[in-house]
Amino acid sequence: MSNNPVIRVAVAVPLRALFDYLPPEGVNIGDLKPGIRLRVPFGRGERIAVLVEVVQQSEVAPELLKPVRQVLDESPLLESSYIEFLRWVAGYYHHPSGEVILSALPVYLRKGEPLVEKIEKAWQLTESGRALGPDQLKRAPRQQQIMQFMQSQQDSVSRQQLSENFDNFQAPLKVLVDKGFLQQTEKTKEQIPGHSTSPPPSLAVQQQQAVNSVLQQSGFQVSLLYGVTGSGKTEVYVAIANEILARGQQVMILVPEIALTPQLVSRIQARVSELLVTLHSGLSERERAYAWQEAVSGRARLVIGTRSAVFTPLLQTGLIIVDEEHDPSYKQQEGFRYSARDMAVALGKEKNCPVVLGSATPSFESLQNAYRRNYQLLKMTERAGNASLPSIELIDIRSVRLDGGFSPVTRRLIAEELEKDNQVMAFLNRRGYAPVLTCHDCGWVSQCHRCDARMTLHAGKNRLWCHHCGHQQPVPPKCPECGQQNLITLGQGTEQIEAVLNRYFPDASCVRIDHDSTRKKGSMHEKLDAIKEGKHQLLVGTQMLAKGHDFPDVTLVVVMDVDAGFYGTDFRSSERMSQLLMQVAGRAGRADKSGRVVIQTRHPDHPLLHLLIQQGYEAFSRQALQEREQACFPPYGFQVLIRAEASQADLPETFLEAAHKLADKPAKEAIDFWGPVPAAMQRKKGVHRFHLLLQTASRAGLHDFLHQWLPEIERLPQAKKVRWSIDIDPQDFYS
DNA sequence: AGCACGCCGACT
DNA sequence: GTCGGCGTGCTC
Repeated sequence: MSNNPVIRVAVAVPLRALFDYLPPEGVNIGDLKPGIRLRVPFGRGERIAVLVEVVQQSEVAPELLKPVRQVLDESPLLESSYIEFLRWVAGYYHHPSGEVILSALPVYLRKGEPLVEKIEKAWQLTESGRALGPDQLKRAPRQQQIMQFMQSQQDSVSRQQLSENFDNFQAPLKVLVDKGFLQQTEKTKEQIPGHSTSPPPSLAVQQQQAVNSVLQQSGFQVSLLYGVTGSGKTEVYVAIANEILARGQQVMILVPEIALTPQLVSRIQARVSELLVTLHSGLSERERAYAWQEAVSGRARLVIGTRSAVFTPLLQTGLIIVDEEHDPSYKQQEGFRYSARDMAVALGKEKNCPVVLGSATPSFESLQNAYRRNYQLLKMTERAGNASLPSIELIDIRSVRLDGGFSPVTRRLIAEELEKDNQVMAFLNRRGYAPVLTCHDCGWVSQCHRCDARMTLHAGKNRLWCHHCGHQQPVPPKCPECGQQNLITLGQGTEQIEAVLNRYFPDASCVRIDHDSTRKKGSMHEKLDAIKEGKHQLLVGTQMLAKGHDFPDVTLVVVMDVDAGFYGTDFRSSERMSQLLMQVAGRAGRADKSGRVVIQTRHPDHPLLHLLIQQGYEAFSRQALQEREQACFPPYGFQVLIRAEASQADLPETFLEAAHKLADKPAKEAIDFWGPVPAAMQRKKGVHRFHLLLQTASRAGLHDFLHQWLPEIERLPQAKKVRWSIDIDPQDFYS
């Protein structure tokens, strides 16, 4: 126990504690403000810490306290109130608060680097470069031109400026640097404000109503913008954002993956005239830090970013928009398993500002909040230009002989559409040629030796490939078990669908869009452009095809296999599949061409599937929510998943059993414990995995229990022998 | 998570 | 005889 004031800091370690330090030599403790970074001795090494608070006395014995080594910032990077918010987040997810607090800083700053002032590579004249006469370098005209340009400039010259004035400047530039006439330097990157040129488009009645409904409210209010594909959600976002910007506040827009939504960014940029930054994984560490600083300082007024951007501590948060709020990528699936959508709502509450969740297929959680009037439901049912939503039909493939995955009816429909010069899209969420290779004689299957899964046959590469651990091997020429040359494939992947379509329709051009066919940078764009230019009549793809891109000339969408997704293992399977179906369907047809979606299924009489198709997503969601309520599944109950894994088969189960036993009696009455049960894929990458699921009707009771239980689990001797983690509000039971 | 200490197998 | 395997203990 120390009676002098000490500094309490957060360090990015997986320990549920903050750490106390003495002020550095010669520094007055009162001058140290929460939110600054410090370099502190930690264990045998050194860590970067964030000052959380100054406390009057420490629980730690004074002789154990060490002084801070270095103060890294003059002014705080995080406000005290924001640090408190992060501590609340850490408590909610039962994740070590040090890691959560540090996660609000970009990696570059987390490493203790100074704030980024200059960001762009640039070149400037050296002394000998300045002295260079105009007639020199006559035998190298390209170099001469560049030198003359450099000498005409006041300041250093960036790559951007060079590329505006010269083609292929790289080689001569390098020579000039080598000759000592130029040297590399850095300059501040010019920030380009949005370039709103055209007047805002006039909004449709429903769009304007949605905008008004959000803006009428003051303070915290969550609005669920439920707008069908093509209803113009982006224009609604922009209109609301512009009003908030005009009020002098900042706007945060979260998107699932920037790589998949470049159009969204450019469309917003074209309609906003204030400084905008993007935060996504394509940036370098320094670029990211720079964008972060612009946002935190308030210079950038609008921030568009992926999941982690939700923890950007904007100076004046006035609006938070979550686009495609149902998208599973908002949930981090490892380490600190937060939901950026849920944290956006929590942040809106903290900042007392409106939150807009937008989707054509909202998550059932959000819909239920809207039905219960916790959220304001804003529906947009009209598509721009009077386009109608495509009709959806089921094709019964029970007792039908499929050829390459297609029923005869499906084939006929495709042929008819091709005759009319329309495009057809075949959708199958399984890449590769076939999900299993098997021996017709002895029954050998292409089992992965590290996972409880079959290796997928990739015909193009002629390899077997496990999609779960990445293991690859050549396709065996004969059965590894019995030696017979009677290996056959079962089922289809997109590669096979492409081959089958080429066989059926040799005169049509077929293009495949999946992870394998678009691996090369830019090839996705090339393919999408070629499709829009009408160079292909047949498109085959996985969910990559379903997200974000419109194909106005596609009039028929074939969903090859809905059953695996719809009747999958976890209670969210049908929600996910219905969202995907709606997204895929939304790709087809536009104003002048109506679209048609056909779904091949072996369960054509399933009531939920019928409801979805005949009455739409909302009716489906209401029915599915009722079923969830009966089972007490989320959003009617709250779940926590404890995962454990180890290479030794029995350890995860033993650990979870011990953890279960630790739970005290009252908790066991209020909380349902399911398990330990083997994970959906019990062995993955050679590691054995078990789950223990907790479910309860009361979130408050659950959190209280966890706060008491988790430290006890941590102390279990078995806990050290397994890798275990806690997942609050788990989304995916498979991974 | 790191990082070091610590006690048992195949190598210069 | 050592280099190094990863078990386990600790971090104000």
